[in-house]
Amino acid sequence: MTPSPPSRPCCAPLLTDALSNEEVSRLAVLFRVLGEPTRLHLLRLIAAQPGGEVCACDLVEPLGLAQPTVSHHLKVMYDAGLVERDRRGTWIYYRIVPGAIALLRDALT
Amino acid sequence: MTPSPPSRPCCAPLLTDALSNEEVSRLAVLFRVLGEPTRLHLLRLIAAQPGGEVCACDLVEPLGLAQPTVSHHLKVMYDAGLVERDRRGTWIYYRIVPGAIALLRDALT
DNA sequence: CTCCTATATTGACATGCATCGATATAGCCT
DNA sequence: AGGCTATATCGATGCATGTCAATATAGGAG
Repeated sequence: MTPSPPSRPCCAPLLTDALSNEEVSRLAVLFRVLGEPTRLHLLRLIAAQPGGEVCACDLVEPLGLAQPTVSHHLKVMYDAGLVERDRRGTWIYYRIVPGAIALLRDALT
Repeated sequence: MTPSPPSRPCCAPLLTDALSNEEVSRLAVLFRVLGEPTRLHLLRLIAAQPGGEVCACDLVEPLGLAQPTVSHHLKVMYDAGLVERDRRGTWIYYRIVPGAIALLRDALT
């Protein structure tokens, strides 16, 4: 998997530079992931942890949703490259990918 | 209804501190507006104009979509407070609302 | 090996939404 | 008035997606 364009890491500023259709699509995917209140809550819960990571088991109850639903949203965020996971025994810990948020923020410059 | 459940105080840097459910929903609405490639293209087209505004008639052809489709997306962006419009005779000019993008960028800090 | 817990996946359902053609509205011009 | 252009709205259609119960998978503990 080497979809990275040679020119830039991901995306240049959205409103100023010339972006390829793939860059626009990639940005849209990331923004759409954030375009769900449930996933925004998830992101905030993960970011809120002191160590920057949180066990998936601690995400179900605060959201008030079924476990498969939470798992689904975590997968969406994982597939989008927004979070990374780390299995430690029975539990799986999620972290926000460093720079993923900054990438979006830079696109809005 | 008490909005904020401060069970997990958590770190504030990523998506700001304690947000009410309404604030999270509002952010999600804005992100979802950007979560469509067509609307991202529209935003870039509007931002690319020298005067910062563009006639709606100049947005249909570059997108390659039907006129009602473009009008629909412009309405979505307008309802979300992302763009403002200004009728000038037969034509309607769209501008990006000042600070709308910055608001989202600040939310990602 | 057998339970138990944690997480993911599947299948189904309902809702949301992007898109279009057809039509309506609005404003200019002659 | 009538005709023309620009834009919005309506109605329909097909696809994407959020949600859940049920089930599968994975790993630890006894």
